[in-house]
Amino acid sequence: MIRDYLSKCVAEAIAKAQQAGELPDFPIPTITLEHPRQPEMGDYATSIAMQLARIAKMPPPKIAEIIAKRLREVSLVSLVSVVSDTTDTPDTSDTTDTIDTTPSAFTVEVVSGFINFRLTPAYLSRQVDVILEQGERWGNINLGKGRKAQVEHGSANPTGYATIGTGRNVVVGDTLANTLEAAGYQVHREWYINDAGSQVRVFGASVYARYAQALGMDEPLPERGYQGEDVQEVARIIAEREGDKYLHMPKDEAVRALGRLGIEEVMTNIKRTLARLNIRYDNFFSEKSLWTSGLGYEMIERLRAKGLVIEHDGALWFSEDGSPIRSGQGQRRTDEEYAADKDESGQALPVQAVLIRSPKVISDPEERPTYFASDIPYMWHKVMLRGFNPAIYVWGEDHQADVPRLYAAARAIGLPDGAIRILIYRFITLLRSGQEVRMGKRKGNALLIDDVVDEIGADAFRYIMLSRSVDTKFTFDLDVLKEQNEKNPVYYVQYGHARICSIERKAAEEGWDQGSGVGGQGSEAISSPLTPHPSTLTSVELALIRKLLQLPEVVELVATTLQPHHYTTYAREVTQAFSKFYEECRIKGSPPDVAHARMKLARATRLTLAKTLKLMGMNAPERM
RNA sequence: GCCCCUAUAGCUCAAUGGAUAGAGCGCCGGCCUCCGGAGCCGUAGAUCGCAGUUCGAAUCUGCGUAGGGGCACCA
Repeated sequence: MIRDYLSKCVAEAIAKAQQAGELPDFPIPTITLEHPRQPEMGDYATSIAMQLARIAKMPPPKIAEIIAKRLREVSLVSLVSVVSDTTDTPDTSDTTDTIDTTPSAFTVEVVSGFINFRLTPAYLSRQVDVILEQGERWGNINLGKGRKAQVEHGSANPTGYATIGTGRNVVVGDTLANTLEAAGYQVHREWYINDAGSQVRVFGASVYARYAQALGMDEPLPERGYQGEDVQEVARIIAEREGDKYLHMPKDEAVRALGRLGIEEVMTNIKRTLARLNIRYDNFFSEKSLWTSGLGYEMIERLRAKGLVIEHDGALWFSEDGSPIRSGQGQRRTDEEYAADKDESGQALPVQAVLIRSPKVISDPEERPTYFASDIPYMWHKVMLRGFNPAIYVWGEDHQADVPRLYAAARAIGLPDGAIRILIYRFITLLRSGQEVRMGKRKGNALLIDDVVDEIGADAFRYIMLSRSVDTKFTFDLDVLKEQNEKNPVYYVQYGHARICSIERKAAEEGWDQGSGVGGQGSEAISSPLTPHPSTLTSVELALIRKLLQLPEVVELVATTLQPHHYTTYAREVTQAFSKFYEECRIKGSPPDVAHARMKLARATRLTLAKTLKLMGMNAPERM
């Protein structure tokens, strides 16, 4: 990336200036480059001179001048390795600040303490060919250097079909997985099946009741059972397939067996739903297996050996610093009771211990102790046994309280720092007819992903789920979305892609672009240079190229911040830049060399849009 | 009581501590003899409040205000 290259150049320039005694000795900080808001300030800028003013005891403009001067030597030496050969004359202006960095990829300018870099038209025009050469690899970076990363997402309780609540989880998780792949990681996608615990037992009993009902028996749904139609459907499917054999065995055994079968059926349905959203997994990990394999008990012993396990009333607790639990802890309390939770001096007591195992919550030794207890062997399994680093968790905000516990447990069992990374996303609010849709899986009134995808389509669904920062709780109005179907920004981007495809088809049919290979597989196009001299490129064309070149930066941004909404912003910006190009720069009817160059730019745009859409898990249609 | 998240234009949302805070929708006004008008151009319109840190704050800190979530022997 040119940005990283510039950053390195600045660091080298500072080092050289220090060697020459022009700047005092100090450790060189990380040089960050930004895109100035004002295009007249160039393509990249660094405020490093301002940051160094204090430590160097010099005024920022002076520091900037020194760096800029040394930058010339640095870039003269190493630009050749980054930029392919060129004989283009650099774009120089007459200001005394401007430094000619022949062979020039950029010019440097010092403005009130900022060091501004401007990519030259020559460099920009060459990049179109670079994009075309990279093809589908365009946008990929090597942040991961082949390391193994995991994204665990979805992971809803297998007690019903996939609801809209899970929708944001899977779309964000899948997009992050796509991103890490593009960023050079070996990515593993996993769904964690909570197939142990009391909800699963309730689910099994619910399936049993519905199964018996489907076979004409008068079996009531258990107290607090799952009332949804999905459970009825699952029970019906099982009854049709398996007959009534589960009515002829002890009920306990039947409930257990039907629970297992029910989970299988539910997961089959969920997988089908996810396939509609273009989401696949490498593995579905069973929570229960952590306990049947014995790993869970090993972990508890590991913690116990460190003195971090406390026994109290026959239950086991994890306490990060070994401090004892207090009376009342582990019970649901009111606001007032929390407020009253103070020590002798009136200081509020932190909640320190987390329940691992209790005879009250579980009587069956084959089942897992508590939800939190499973998390400990699970992260060990991810990081230490399977070597994922980072292991990323995509969790809804209802799990936020577990975040510090999980990190504490990770430290306690000795996972490397930063090996697990937890992303918390906010829940969305749904409106239908102006009313908030309240959702509960157990009550069966949850809106299913399938229903919404039926209404608005998979691409729009993914786009909406990705369009906001995961920290933002947003409102998803189904009626508006349906009404404004064609105004959804997703169609703007896809339309842009389809329009470029159309141009390419037409160009091939009508022969506007002789010899460029447009419409064919185009290997000649790659080898043929962008004929017009860079100075003939219009500002609109240059702006489009600049925007295209940001794709690797956006991939890096998403990979490091785990915030996939940046893609939607970027996709719109690229489309917008292309639309302006399309309005102002005619291809058909232009002189052959200009038409040729513009066709290449259009195709580079298509590659960029297609890649961005692919990263978002969306289709890039050739026709709409 | 404590913890986490949020507060930006009429609405929904952007903005790696930088220079003049951007889009979409909505409003108002323009643009096709021409490669796809699901488009383009233009007008109007905003950082919740008060302090602080910094050369520089929507962004960081503190105190408020408002909303959401959590602090279960539920998952």
